[in-house]
Amino acid sequence: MRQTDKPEERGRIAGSDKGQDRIAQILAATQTILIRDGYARLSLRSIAGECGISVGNLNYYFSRKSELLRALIDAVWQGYVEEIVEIRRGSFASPLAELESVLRFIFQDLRTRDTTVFFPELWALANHEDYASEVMDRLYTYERGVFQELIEQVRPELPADDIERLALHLSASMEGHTLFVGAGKRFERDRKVEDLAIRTYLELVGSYAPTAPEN
Amino acid sequence: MRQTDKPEERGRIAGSDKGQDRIAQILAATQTILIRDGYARLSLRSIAGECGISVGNLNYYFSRKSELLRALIDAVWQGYVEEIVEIRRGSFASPLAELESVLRFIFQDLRTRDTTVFFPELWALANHEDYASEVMDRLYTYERGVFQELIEQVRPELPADDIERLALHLSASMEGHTLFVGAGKRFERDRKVEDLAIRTYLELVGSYAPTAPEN
DNA sequence: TACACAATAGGACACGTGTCCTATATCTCA
DNA sequence: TGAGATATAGGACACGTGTCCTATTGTGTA
Repeated sequence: MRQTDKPEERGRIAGSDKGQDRIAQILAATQTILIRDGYARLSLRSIAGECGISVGNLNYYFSRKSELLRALIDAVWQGYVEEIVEIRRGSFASPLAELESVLRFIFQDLRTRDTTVFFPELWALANHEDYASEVMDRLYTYERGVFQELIEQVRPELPADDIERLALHLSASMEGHTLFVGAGKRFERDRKVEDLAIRTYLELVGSYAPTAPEN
Repeated sequence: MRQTDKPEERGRIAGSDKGQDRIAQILAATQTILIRDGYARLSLRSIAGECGISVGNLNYYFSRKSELLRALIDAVWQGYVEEIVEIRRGSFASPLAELESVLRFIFQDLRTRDTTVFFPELWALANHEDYASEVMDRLYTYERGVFQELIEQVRPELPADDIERLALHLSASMEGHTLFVGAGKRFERDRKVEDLAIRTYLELVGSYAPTAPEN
């Protein structure tokens, strides 16, 4: 809790090879504890314990806890983006089919324990920590970008405004399901919720009419 | 941090009048700090300070921090339910109109700073604290109950299963929007997202077909 | 006016926290 | 092999935490 006058945030010195492995191990351990015990119980000592190293050594790699947290969030965000890129590398019958695949991947992802627990933690953090807020922004901006691209292929005639709003709605709506169908949640087993949601999204994208309430 | 062998949770003795006011004041202060500074910075000392009382006095009303948190969550949940009941006391042209009113209220509510910040905090807490999880369950079960009731009035022919799933989808989808249109969020000012969402929900309720993908 | 009880303050206690410092051990490469 | 960089352990430090205890003040009633 010691307050330093200059929180210089001197980044970890990533001495190659062994050092890189340690860093990866530390990040993994941090994520494990965060998911298992929650942010309140995430301490440098618990992380060091999980890794089987000393607090001093941990401090060698991350001189600030905030730095470690930052690195973790970055790593998670990168992994997420890479997975979506991977999905989209496949071939699809139509843009709508590709959209469905991405949506199904996200649904499947938010069912995993990691995502179910980690993301709400991130959402809460984002309300009080600037860095978490920035990463969240970047993450969902990217996700919306993917949606926008695909929606535009399905409905090239739609104004950009409407496409953006549709993408935002899909993103927001999907994320909300984390709280109900995520790992350990009440509706975890009910796969029909997913079907209902995705069918609704696809129909919305296919039939959305900009201004008039009826089409 | 002292670990007691018997965390007896001896409830606060609500000596009437003055005591009740204090309790209300303490809960309000707790909520203020939770929303302003986040759960990580929510300490008994900060709460006592916000109230202008001593830690000893705070301890007189809530002998455990968990007890205080529990009381706060209960109070918030009660307030939320009362507001929905209040909304529904009005008169409506149709069940669909009533549903729209409830949906609009929830959207308006999740735009307030209190809800925008408090709920993600609750979601994160629910993954690690049993009591938060229970209250969340009760809260959303109630919300879904309202939705189910209204959906059934609109579509009496639908099987109960489908009605439940529709209600769940509405609930989940709405909550997700908190992260994007809530107070201080990027799309706070874009009211058209709300219109798009609610229009989609109402059309879904009006035209949902149980099994066949096309109707 | 006394008396019981509610309300309050203040401090002690044991412990957990992030950060820092210093001394070794281990590795890498000239 | 030896020198210099990297990696590691262990402990000290100052401080924040929840909980508990005791003494004092306020308040309403017999």
